[in-house]
Amino acid sequence: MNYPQMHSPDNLGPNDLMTDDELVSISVRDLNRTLKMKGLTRDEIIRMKQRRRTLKNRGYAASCRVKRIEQRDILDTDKVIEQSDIETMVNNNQSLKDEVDALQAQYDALRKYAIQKKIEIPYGL
Amino acid sequence: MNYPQMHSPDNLGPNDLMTDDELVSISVRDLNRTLKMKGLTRDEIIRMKQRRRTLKNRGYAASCRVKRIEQRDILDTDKVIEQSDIETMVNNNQSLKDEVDALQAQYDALRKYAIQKKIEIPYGL
DNA sequence: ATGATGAGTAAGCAA
DNA sequence: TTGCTTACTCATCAT
Repeated sequence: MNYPQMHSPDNLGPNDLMTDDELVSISVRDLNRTLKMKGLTRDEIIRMKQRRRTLKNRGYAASCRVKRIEQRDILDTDKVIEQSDIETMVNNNQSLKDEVDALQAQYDALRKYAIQKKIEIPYGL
Repeated sequence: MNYPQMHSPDNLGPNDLMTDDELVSISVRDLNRTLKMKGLTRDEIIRMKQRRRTLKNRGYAASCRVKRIEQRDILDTDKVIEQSDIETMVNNNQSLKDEVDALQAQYDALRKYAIQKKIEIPYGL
């Protein structure tokens, strides 16, 4: 176990009974049984329990960091998506404005033609 | 100094020369001068330097946390703003669509009237 | 030397 | 007890 940036945690005490991985995954019931069976002193038992807690904490801290990074990534991704949505809508909006302008121009041309030709258009049209 | 959730850092060693706040803000030059003046042993000097470094690190860690939170807040805020922008544009878009429909209807009505009255409309209008 | 950051430890809260 | 989160310390990297 040797990664870049790894903290080289304190050796939590030599342990002939089980490895860190075992200690952190064993059930409390099984742990107590094993400790009693091997006849550890009260102090050794306390130390073992504490080591277990520390190992667990190490894992919790790691998940906590992973979670934090994931949430940040989600926000980042959402932001990109929303910005793309916004761009799409801006384009959409422009198309619609163009369409309005074109229609308005057609309509105006028609009315202008009517006036020119002195064609009466009923009220409401 | 006693905040909720505070970690109660180790007492970094009694220090009659200066408080933590002083030690962390004094310049290296002044620190060296003071240490020499007070006649500290080499070991004491090393310890003092280390304590200074640790105190500095404590501050760096705090800024790092603040920065992380601020950046998260910015992302959150941006998200809210962008969502409001999107809503605005959705509304805008709907207004334009309505406008297009209204104009189209007016235009159609005009043409229909022309056909009804057998009014010739030049090509291109 | 200084500042920033990742990982580990301990404290304290919540379930 | 377990899991999470915060503050702190230390190692390491960059400046």
